[in-house]
Amino acid sequence: MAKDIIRAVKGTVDFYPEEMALRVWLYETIRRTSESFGYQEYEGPLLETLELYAAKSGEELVKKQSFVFEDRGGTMVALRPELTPTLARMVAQKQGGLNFPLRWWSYGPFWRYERPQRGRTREFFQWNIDLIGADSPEADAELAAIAARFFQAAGLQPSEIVLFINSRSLMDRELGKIDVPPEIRPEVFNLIDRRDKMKAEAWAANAFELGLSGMQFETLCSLLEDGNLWQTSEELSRFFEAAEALGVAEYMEFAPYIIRGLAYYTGTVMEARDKDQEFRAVLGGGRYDNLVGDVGGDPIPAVGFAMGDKVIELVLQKYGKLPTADALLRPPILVTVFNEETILDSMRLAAQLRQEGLPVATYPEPERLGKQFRYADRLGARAALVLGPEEIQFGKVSVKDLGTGDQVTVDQAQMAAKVREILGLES
RNA sequence: GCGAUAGUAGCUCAAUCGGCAGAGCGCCGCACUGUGGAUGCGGUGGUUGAGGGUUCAAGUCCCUUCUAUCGCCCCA
Repeated sequence: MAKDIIRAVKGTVDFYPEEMALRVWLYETIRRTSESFGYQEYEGPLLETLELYAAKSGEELVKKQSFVFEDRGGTMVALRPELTPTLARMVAQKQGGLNFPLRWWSYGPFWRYERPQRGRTREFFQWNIDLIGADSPEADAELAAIAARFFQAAGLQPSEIVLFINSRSLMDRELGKIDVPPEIRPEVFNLIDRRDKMKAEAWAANAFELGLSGMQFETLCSLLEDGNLWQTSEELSRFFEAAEALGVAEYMEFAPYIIRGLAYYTGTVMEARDKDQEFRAVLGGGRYDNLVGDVGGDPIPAVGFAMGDKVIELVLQKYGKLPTADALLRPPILVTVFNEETILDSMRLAAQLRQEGLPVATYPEPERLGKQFRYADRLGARAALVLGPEEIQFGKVSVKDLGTGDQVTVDQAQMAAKVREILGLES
């Protein structure tokens, strides 16, 4: 590797054309899914004041995992580590002038100052989608259905990805029933969330340190194994009925041990994982009814989720659902340049084809035709045109189908139709 | 922020105990100066991530550092 190339910033990502094609594909799939449910695209600033995040984001996120700096005017700003506080701010700012319920989605870059690992970089893209101003279980189910329909649109089957569903209010009630004091419930939630990551003994020891009795602990364990617990909850019963009606219930599974780390979730929580849980969560979200109030607006119920670009790509790759760059790139057709005398003729011909709506590149200088054809081939071009002295003399042009190798010489008036035929387009 | 493993040509990798840095693919050229892919032949390929140390001798051993990967932490 060349030694004198200045390195990219750690954890950032280069999008070469192949990767960019994939990013655009992901964006398009997200956009189509979001719009099919009637959601509108929006975007916030990439920089926010640190104060905004101090309002509600986790301590760890703001203090340790954000790119923070002082601007020239002395304001502490952060490269946004998440979008939800921005969304809450935007809603609070225009609260009186918005048409609730809002259905908004966004896809853009975020930054977290973390240790890069598989499925995690410091700069990444994230899909955020939220329904603001409704607090029904049916609204929650709509968000879950959007996630499921996205998986479907990306080609993932229910046998390959699962959307786990739980309710913090249900779990809160259950903890109340066994007299777990409200003060320690956030810590118990945190413990539940970490169950899969810890050894059983260590997990139990942790539970007793929090002050759970032996009986409370046992009840908690059986709760977490109870796949039918949702039936005792009216909201979750309605949620799953709605999911059924939305036609995507097969992607969902009740999971009492899913809590999500984020402190601001208040009701339903959801988390998608690949079926054998090889990777970290693909997406996470839930109901957060206090957030807009926390940034100074009137309290308003909301539900939403966020999905990063890295883990979904790993999952799609694992199941062979990631489109290849070949399938996504849209190469131009190539007009070759025969020699110095004819280069302007080639450029005029290319201009004419562009007027016809075709994507066209000319070779930028005279060069052996073999080299120009090889270039076209490597571009993935489907057709190449040759305009040599013989063609020019008779007002013709040679059109070669690079897939079949067939070449015909036609009047220039017919060339666009011929190219369309090769590309398989309607004339 | 903590612990561990790795880094050799554009890519994938090899190099015995510390003893001449190699192969395949790719790339370039020629066969084939009005035509890509296939084939054959020839060629280009490196400060062994970087810096320092030990040694007659370092890709190999030691230290530092960077990057990637795995785990911890965290996951909005």
